[in-house]
Amino acid sequence: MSGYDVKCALETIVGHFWHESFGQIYPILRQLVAEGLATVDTERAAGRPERLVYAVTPHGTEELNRWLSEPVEHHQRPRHELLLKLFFGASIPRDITLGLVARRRQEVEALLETYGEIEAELLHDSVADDAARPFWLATLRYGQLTAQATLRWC
Amino acid sequence: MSGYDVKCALETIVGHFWHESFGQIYPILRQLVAEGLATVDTERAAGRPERLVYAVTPHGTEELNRWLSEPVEHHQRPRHELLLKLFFGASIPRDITLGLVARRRQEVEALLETYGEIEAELLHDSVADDAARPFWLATLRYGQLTAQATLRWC
DNA sequence: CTCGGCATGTAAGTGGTTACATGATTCG
DNA sequence: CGAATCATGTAACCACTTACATGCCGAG
Repeated sequence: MSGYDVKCALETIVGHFWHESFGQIYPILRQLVAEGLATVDTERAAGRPERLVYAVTPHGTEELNRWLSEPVEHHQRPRHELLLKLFFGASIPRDITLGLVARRRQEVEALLETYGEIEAELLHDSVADDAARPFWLATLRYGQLTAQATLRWC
Repeated sequence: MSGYDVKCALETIVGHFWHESFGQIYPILRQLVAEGLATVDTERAAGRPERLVYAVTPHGTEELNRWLSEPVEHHQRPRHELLLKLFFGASIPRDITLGLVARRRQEVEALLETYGEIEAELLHDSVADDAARPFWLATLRYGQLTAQATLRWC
């Protein structure tokens, strides 16, 4: 993939649980090549800009699988703004606090809807290879369950 | 409170949904004074270190309440390492992926237990003033519901 | 001819952590 | 005596975002 492709893939496929900016992607791709974890190839096609297409090396695959097997370390430090505001809910008018929660409810309802669309795609299409599909569905299920819990909480 | 007190309060009371380091707290307290949102007072008690005790001004309270009323803007950019690893679960041995999930289950089970203890404290003690208690319980309930959802997902 | 998509990159800045420096006191 | 707690602060560093610079192409 090119760096641009990586960004698109990130946004469309794993966008609900991961993100990365160009400022991160481009320097890191270069670094991966320097470390022998990937190779680059310049692609020139008529009628489109030049692309730097990266491919993972065997060593890169090895390192990736090693990382995938490692226990999850970097738990995101908690910063839940809505809960913080709610914690001090006693000092502002009731209807404003209720408004904050109502807004969140709307957001999560919309989220659940898009999750439904993603589910339909995953189930009916032959998008992913069959080996990966159950895992993709598992990440989706996580989103659905926690979103439903948030909804009940609202 | 002193900066030290703020850190302790953060950790013990809202630690499950917010954090702040000393490197943030001390400079910001000073800044608050410069902006007229707080005042400082040096407290010297025999047999203990000098403390800088901060107090919020009327203007500070006003600003706080304004912020509390504002809609939540800064959603944490998603970075869910477990889901990302699971997404690529097809490329590593099954038992390793299952181990990652089992580990998460244990963590969340422990979390639910501590939530239970916090609930008991909130219900039986006269810890908080009565006006704040329902809001504190609401933040707790959020943690409990999403933790239970995560558990079911595991 | 402009806008949006494709494509790469960097520089400046931000937001935050970590580690360290300092020092008093209390408790085992 | 050493360790833990109370207490304040800073400097170095890191991870990351934002905004910008550049340019090509096709569609409207």
